[in-house]
Amino acid sequence: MSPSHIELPKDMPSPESEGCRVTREILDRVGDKWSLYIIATLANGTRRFNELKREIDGISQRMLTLTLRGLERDGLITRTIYPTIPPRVDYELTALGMTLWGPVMSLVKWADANKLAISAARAHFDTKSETT
Amino acid sequence: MSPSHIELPKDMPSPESEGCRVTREILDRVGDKWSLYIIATLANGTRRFNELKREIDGISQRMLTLTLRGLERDGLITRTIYPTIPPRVDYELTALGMTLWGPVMSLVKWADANKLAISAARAHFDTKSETT
DNA sequence: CTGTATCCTGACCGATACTG
DNA sequence: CAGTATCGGTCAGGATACAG
Repeated sequence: MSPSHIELPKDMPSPESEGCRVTREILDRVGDKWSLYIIATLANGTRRFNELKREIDGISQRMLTLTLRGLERDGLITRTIYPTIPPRVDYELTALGMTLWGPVMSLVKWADANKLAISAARAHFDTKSETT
Repeated sequence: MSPSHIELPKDMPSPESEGCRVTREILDRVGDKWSLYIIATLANGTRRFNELKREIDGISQRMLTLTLRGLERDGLITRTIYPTIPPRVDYELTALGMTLWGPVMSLVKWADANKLAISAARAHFDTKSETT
């Protein structure tokens, strides 16, 4: 059962290579602590700053701001300011942001489908290592 | 164009919730600095420790060891020791590890397909912010 | 060859206080 | 309401030296 038939992406030979940088940064974004939760929440519709803060349990104001800025910079969400008093800011997924949700979901589904196998593998590994 | 029809995974309500922990940890693994490169390399076939070190540009011995251990613990790769002199250790993707490659590839392909759009979005964002 | 152990730096990130 | 500024603890991870 050799896996050598699996095709590799042409732009993923080396973490330091220029062609791979953007790909690397995307994965960093998806892999970071909060981006996915923000995207997941916005997938349900437009949210205001404090709505996101309330719905995403445990996120600090600072990290919410920073993560939102990163997502906005990458063109994944839009930030709409209403110059009212008090101010109101709406965050919304862009078309690009919505297309990201598909691939992410396939990964999440994989994780969900295999979490028992992984937990079992970990338990087995940790048991074996009980020779300290 | 409301995205409210997008379906959310049931186990992703909150980063702190118990049911989400494993999913979170999977994403952490995929998102970390080196796991994907190791999986990508092993997708081409079995490799020895130093082969991996050579093929994955920039990885330190320490991080290679640590990442391999993590992947092994999660049941994604196997570690086969040949007690020869000098010692030889082969790393190989498990069946589980190979199934991970599909979802990961869809994410990598998304990143690849959209990297121009993202780079453009960043350039635009950074230009707008030139008011410091 | 395949690791482990130690030190060390910088980044991440939470808490808190302050602003328009 | 929606942020920004600052401080400080924790920790990932690189460099280096050493071991089996």
